[in-house]
Amino acid sequence: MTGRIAAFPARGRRMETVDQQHLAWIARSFGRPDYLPLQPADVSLLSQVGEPVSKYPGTHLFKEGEEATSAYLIQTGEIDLYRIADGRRRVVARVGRGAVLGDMAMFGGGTYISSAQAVDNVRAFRLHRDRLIPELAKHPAVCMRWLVAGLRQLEETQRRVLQLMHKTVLAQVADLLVEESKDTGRVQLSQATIGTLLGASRQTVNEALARLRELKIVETGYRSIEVTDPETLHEVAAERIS
Amino acid sequence: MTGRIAAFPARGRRMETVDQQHLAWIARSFGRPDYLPLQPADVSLLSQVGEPVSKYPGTHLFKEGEEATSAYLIQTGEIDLYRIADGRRRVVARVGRGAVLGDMAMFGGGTYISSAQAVDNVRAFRLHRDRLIPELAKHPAVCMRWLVAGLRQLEETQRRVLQLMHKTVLAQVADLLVEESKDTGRVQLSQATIGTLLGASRQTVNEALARLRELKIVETGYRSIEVTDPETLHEVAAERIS
DNA sequence: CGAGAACTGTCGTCGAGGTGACGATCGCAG
DNA sequence: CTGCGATCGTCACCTCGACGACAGTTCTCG
Repeated sequence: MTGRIAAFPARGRRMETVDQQHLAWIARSFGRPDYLPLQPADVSLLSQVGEPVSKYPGTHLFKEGEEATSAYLIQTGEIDLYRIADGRRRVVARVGRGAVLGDMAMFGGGTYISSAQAVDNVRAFRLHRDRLIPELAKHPAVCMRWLVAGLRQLEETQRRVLQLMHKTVLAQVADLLVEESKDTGRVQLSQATIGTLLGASRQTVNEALARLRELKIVETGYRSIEVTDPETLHEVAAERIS
Repeated sequence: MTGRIAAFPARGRRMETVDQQHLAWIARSFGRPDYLPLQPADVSLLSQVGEPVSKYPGTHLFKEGEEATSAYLIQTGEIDLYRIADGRRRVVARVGRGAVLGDMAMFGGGTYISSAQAVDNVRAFRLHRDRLIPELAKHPAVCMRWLVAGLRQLEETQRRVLQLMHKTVLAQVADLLVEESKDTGRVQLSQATIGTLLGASRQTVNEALARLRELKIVETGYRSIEVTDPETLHEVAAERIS
């Protein structure tokens, strides 16, 4: 069910430039893994038009204004997508596994409209414009996957618009905590980072956390927030409690 | 096998259910018309999985929470995409020609996550989920067009996020005026409408317009704003003047 | 283990913008 | 012409959150 190139041994003339594990990653990562599984042939297409890249925290996949020659499919790690406006860094979105970056600029044929910087150790797959586009037309499954990945990001961003317009920072912080603590019950981010993610100041985030602490919903520490009462946190995120 | 277009006369057995003009519209409307032209076969595919619909101002294409059975391609007119939160209407986006609506929900298989209401007289093309999806996989060009349409909307929405986070209402109003007045030099919207589009109150919009009037950049009237100094308006939108 | 960097916690101040209110205008239907 | 609903122009009031400042805490690395 994963992209097993081994299933096509007869066609594997030469050793892949990309190892199997990478291909399996791609198959799992792209858009919604549960939706419309990629066929081995599709995966191998991807392997031919790009190559895996690794990035250390703080390094860039691409920067605003550069010629858009590639798009990236994120396999692991998180990326900040940001732009510089009045000499200031504005985080547009933080994205993770399964997201596709730089595709807008790539299809449009211009330059990247935002910068992409690794937050974690990031593994990604770089897809070259010139090699990709002709192939894409021949592999509808890949194209549909891509489409779904894009639509997800759109949905995410629309939710963000609503939040920004009408929710208080307290609710936004609560919402972020709900999202980020889902698995571990803990969030490992500095308050300043949370601030930039939400477009709020560090101080205000601190204040919101103080409020949540007061309500016995979270406990805060150095670069770490422990969620002790997810139920109530939900309520706060929905602004039914303040 | 209905809806063959004139380019395929030999195979055109019987009269179209969808007239030619509609097909031409589709070809022009979908995503970026200048990019990756649709082939006649692709257009005819679209004609087979959907049908044209017309909507009067104020009527809905679909509503939040309804089962997502179709997506819509807008041919002419403008649509407000909105959601209801705390009993209040929140406009997520206003979209026009070439936009595709309801696709997220359709691919995801759930219910629509927002409502779509016609602002103008709207002509759109309704595409049925069940008939579309199997076909889509066979027509990569259509799929890529769709992809491009989605990415455009994503870009638009990301710009909106930046505006909301860091721009003053004055700059946002200026920006909207720049966009909307491009062709005619005039904007025919009530101040209240501008308010909901920007997520601001009517009063604040009025105040911003008063400021612009004071700067001799616009003249305001009943449901109408005349831009007299587009140059300076640009400057204000970029927050270089306030 | 010690110093500097990064982070947290908390003030006071200030501007932007939401809300409610009210009168003045405009445009349309009768 | 007249009345009514929609729209505009402006007020006073108040809340939210940005910003600067600074002390205290935790990490990290030589």
